[in-house]
Amino acid sequence: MKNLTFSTFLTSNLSITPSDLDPVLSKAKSLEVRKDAFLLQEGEKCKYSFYVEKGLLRQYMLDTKGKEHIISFGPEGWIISDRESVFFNQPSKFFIQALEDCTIKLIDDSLVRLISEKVPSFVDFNTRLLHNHIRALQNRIIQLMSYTAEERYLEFIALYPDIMLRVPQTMVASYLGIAPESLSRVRKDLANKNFNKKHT
Amino acid sequence: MKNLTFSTFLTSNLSITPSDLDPVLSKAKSLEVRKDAFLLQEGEKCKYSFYVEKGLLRQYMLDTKGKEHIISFGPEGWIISDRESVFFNQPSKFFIQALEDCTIKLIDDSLVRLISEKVPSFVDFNTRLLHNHIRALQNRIIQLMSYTAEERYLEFIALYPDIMLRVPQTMVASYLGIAPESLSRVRKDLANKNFNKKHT
DNA sequence: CGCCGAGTTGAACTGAATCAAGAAACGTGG
DNA sequence: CCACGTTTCTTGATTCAGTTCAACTCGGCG
Repeated sequence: MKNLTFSTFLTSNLSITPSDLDPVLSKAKSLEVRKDAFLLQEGEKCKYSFYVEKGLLRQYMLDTKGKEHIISFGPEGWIISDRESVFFNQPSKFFIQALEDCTIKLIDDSLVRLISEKVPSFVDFNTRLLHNHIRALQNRIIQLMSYTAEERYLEFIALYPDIMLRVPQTMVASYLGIAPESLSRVRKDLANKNFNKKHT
Repeated sequence: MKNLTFSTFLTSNLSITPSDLDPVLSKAKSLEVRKDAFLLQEGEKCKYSFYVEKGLLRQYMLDTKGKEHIISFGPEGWIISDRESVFFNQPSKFFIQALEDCTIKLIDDSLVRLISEKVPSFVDFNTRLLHNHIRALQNRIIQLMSYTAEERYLEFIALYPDIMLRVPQTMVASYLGIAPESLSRVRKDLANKNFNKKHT
């Protein structure tokens, strides 16, 4: 299983060497959590952004009927957070849960300030991360509004190539906004299409 | 019709007086556009955020079948932008169009820098705007994933109380992600429910 | 007056949800 | 290493929310 340390993540995006950065990062809080553990629950205030070094997170919400809707997955190298809750210091609508044993770096304002002192360009990098987040949300909206279940599934595989292999299909269905049975049928149809393509 | 100047917008959110701010804002580019004019078209790079002083904008995209999907409306006091396109300097997937005659302030990096020099807290305010945007996108996703057409319509009225009165119903339907006929039926059902409530 | 776009209504259709049952895969303990 | 129970996945039948297509109404406006 991959392991993308926070240090590698930063040094490959900023012009700083690991040896310069690591003294600062040693002060960053880390977390080892087991599968199924919660990093955030509905109603709590989200205090951190979670950088996933190892493992896999999911962020999801419950609707009024108690149904789960997965907002995003966070495999290695991704940051998961409820930025709304962090920034406005409000109770979160989301759960963030480990789907595998995870190693997580906790990012908060004090860490951001610490890194920024050492590497001024981190301020800009942080803004870039924020815009990446906006881009991801915007794409999600476009897909929900204008794609069929099958198209969304294909986009999903492109975005998260390995997640189908790491989580139960039910969860992918929940991300796509369709019933598990529907995802099963979508996959069956795609398999048939491919078979026909190869044998005509 | 309302008229929320950019100056008022800033002075009521930052601790600065209009007389201190206005010399700086006089350098901000303004735009008067007529109904139906485009401020951005698909494929163009979005160079500005658009602050609506007067009038009404819509941001929408076309899907592969040529169908319009309205991402957001921008009435007085709102900012409309494709931040993805601006920040990453990429061609936009969206159109931004005036639905009424509009007065628009153009916000770009140079203006942000200019204001920030005069009012340092504008940097933070700008970050707040970014997080407001994230919040709006997140709510949109939640609604698309877990709300019925009727629930989305009710949320829409709460968010944009007067827009139903200012645009053709077709556009509201497009924002909600439903067919115009469906919105008509949703409204009919709601009217019936209210009638029954009042007369039992 | 007559036209035209917007909205409504009805009827048939469709993609996906739901409900139900069975098959396959999985891990845990004996 | 197998047996068992649990979870996950598949498949079929039915239902349902919302779409599509078509006809009709209404209000404004040249």
